[in-house]
Amino acid sequence: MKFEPVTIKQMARDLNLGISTVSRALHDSHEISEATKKRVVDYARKVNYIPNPIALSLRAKRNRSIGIVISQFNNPFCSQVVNGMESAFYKAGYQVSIVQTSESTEKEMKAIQYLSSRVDGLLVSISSETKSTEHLKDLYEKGMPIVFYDRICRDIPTHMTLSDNYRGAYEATRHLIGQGCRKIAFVGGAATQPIVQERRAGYLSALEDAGITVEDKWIHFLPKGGVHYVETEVAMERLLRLPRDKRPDGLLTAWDKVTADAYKYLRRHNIRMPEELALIGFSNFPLTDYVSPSLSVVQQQSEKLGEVAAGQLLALLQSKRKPLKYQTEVLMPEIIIRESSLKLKSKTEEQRAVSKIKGAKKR
Amino acid sequence: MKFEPVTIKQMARDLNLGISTVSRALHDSHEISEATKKRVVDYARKVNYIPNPIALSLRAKRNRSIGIVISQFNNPFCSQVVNGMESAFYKAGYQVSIVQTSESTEKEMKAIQYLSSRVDGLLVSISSETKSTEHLKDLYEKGMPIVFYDRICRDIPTHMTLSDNYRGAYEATRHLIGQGCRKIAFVGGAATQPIVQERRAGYLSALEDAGITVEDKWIHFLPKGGVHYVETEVAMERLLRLPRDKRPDGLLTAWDKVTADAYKYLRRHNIRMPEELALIGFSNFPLTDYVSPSLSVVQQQSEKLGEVAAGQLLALLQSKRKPLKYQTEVLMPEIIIRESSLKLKSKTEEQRAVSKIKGAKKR
DNA sequence: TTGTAAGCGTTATCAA
DNA sequence: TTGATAACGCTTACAA
Repeated sequence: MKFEPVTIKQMARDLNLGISTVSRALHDSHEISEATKKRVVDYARKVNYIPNPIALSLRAKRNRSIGIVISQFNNPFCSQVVNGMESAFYKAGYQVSIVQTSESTEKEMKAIQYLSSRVDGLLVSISSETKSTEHLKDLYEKGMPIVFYDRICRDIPTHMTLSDNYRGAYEATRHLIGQGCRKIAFVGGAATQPIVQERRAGYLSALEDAGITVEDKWIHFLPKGGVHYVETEVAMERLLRLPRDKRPDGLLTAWDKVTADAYKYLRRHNIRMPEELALIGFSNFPLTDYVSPSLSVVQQQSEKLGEVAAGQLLALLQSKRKPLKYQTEVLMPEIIIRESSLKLKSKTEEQRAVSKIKGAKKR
Repeated sequence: MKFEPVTIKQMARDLNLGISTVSRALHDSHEISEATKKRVVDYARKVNYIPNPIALSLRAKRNRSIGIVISQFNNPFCSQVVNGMESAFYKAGYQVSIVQTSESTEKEMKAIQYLSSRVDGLLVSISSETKSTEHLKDLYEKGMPIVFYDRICRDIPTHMTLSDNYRGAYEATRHLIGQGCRKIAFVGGAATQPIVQERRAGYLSALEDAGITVEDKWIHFLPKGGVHYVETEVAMERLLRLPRDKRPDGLLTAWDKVTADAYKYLRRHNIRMPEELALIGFSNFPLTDYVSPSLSVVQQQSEKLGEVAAGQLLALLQSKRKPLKYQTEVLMPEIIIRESSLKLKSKTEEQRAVSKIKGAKKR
């Protein structure tokens, strides 16, 4: 089965007109008589003529569309981001074409190659597996407007929008400390991910500032980034099997899926939150406020992030040449404290808990 | 800023070769000397030549890519479906380009026009606002392989894959009846949606078969399909303000977002489930098993649905002409009973509850 | 007012 | 073994 659309050439033959006459009539050119115009337009409607966008693109070297490279489609954070982008571009009259990399470098390269020349610009979030960014660098050097969002790429000088992962993790950890936790664990996604590293850095700083010494065994990364439940399960088992004095009383999960899976694990094994383990995690999942115990989260401004990144790309699309200065927009995630990490009721209790730690830095 | 890729023509000039020589060398043609081949290939690699997919498409009238038209990106059911499709097409060597219609007919038409000629086939789920399907019908008649999934279009004879919405709603309603509910309400998405209508039909049949007379006031549709919380809120308020003897004791929600919002409403207003109102709803949201009370759902086989639809489209792409017979694949959703609708502990209790209704049909 | 032809980047046919 | 040329569908400068 193959698509065989009506072309201008075909219509010209049918109507006994020149190709350019038909083209101009369809564009309502003033140099075509009303009679011919009507004849052409009516006929075009009758046969349901659709201009071939491929041919238009080839000629105009302009597509009026942009591409979004997304890691995991099936991830609320990602889809919220895309929603923000979509609405911004829709307003600007651009079509949006989305491709998924599923965290695979190979898919990412294919996707980018696929989109090159098909779109006027690219919004990219690097897949976690990706090491080299030569494919993107080269495209960028040839003038393709690219904006990075969320998982940025420092090698390529361009606009980017991301969350303040460091501070999100820092504040979440501080909150756990404030709740009296002293043995705070960290379960991230893939160790290779810069954003996971930043989150770990925030976590470490918060502990350091509070004068808490970190145990290596409290920190876990997940080889495949936590796509499957079993990865988180293994990490949780390792944490909870530590000897009593090392066993964590607080946990920061640094990846949406990992947060959900850690929560599931704790519920399945009847480990009470926050009494046995206080949990807070990065998450943009819906319904986290209705699970029981309700889940404390570091929630990114996902739609906003999408909108801001979209604005940056639109700016690149409109500017004649590469800008001299690039912006990096950083959005602060929201720390939402709920039952899963709330041990102490009052602020004063909290202050007392923190002040008990010796060697804590003042902020 | 504009993308200016390296072309064959440019390379030909640079290397002092003919255009076709370069093209053939890149395709490893036997009629090109090894020396020239190497020269060309090396140079192409050096300048990072990427063949222009637009030009290839225009020439070959073949894109090795398919388009997915999706209603709401930010909907777990949809993203799960797309995941299923994506992996199927990836295996078959197709690129997948996804566009979102946000339930708007205008966007849908633009999206389809955008994809026409850019892709070799289309997987379409009609947006809820859409009345006329002329734009699709015409495309299909010109030979574009189209497969409908989830929200199908009966006017166009082609393959389709969908859930058994009727039976899903029927069984869910039967379950509520089995739990002793007699005043069972129904909150759907948009009334115009065929799949919502089917769900209502299943709901009605189950009540009828049980000999229960339905009140009109128990049935609500949401003008915008329930995209915003407030729509569900209004419907819930209407239901719960009914006089005591008419006030429902059971509720079937027939749309993922509506289910989540109805649940939120009940929790926010401290209405106990299942005691005051037993809730079961269509939903593919994650975490429904961990909310409290845990949420009973009619869960569609979303990934499977995507895979099956993808298989159908691949079949169309491979066949020479329009097939004489079209398949309609129907997948049974899973009814998952959890706390929000579970009033009776044992099967026998349940049987007793049902047999109390007089005039109930035997099944 | 209408038609012819060139060109966008590519491949395929034909000729050299 | 290589190169010129036509064609894919469209727009546009130029010619009629």
